[in-house]
Amino acid sequence: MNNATNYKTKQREAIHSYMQSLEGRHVTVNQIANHFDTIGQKIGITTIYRYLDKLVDEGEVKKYTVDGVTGACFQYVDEREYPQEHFHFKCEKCGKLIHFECESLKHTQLHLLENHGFNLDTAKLMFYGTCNQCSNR
Amino acid sequence: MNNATNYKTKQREAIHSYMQSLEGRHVTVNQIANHFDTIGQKIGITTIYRYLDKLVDEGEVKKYTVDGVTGACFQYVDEREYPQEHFHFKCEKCGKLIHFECESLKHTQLHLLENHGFNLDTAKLMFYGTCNQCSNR
DNA sequence: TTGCGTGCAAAGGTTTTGCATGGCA
DNA sequence: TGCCATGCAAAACCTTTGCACGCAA
Repeated sequence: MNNATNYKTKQREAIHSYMQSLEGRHVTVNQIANHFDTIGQKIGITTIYRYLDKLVDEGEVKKYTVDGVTGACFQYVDEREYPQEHFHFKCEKCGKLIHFECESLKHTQLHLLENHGFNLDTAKLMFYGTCNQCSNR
Repeated sequence: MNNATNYKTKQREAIHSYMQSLEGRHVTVNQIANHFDTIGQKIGITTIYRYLDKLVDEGEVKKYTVDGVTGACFQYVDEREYPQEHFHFKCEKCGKLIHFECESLKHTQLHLLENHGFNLDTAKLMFYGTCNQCSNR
């Protein structure tokens, strides 16, 4: 859907580097803009939106909403660290993104295809809920 | 947080009845307003927002966001009338939203809890992919 | 009659779009 | 030089708020 172009610009490098530096924490577009404002590096909000959308399309960034947070949240996810097919679970309480393997889930995926005719796109699959630690609190 | 008042008005009865009639499907505020517009019954958007918020506070309605849908989604949840959970599948080609029952998926849900410690929030769960009809085209 | 509910209008946010300019390749 | 990227301004939305009026109890 987006162009396949990939120009390297100062803005893109800065945003990309910043997202990586967050180590899994999510941020809103506003927070990103504020960050660069604070360090005296102006990046237009439009640019942030457009580049983030691009990264989401390419699978390098995840986009979702969090209760109580205004605006969409973006989170850098380096899938190269997880070469095997895996699934994502997002804890709604602590915000942590958990990557996990699950054979049972792969069977379910096959089941959906064979019994329901659904060809699943696992890249977009995101489980929401409460993680172990938060449940025990 | 909200007042504990509970006046019975025509608008509230209409919205409540409409939400119930959806049998678990979710709608946006816009869709609700359009529905009542269509049948010639005008209900102010403000009223819809405020009453829905009230129902969410009281636990009778679930509110969440869905990728690709602009605005929040609201879903009536009457556990007595609809004891069985169902899941949502969104076809990325034709855009259709499919509701389906799946015992296998419920086992998977249990598996996630027992083996991974994930307490799944199925209301937010959305499967993306290609539906049967689109696959056969 | 009292006080909550309603809905218009306006405000406050977020996100998108048009377009001229800037900058990478 | 040829495009793509950028960012300002404005538009398009979604959601909330203020306020006067309507209406349930």
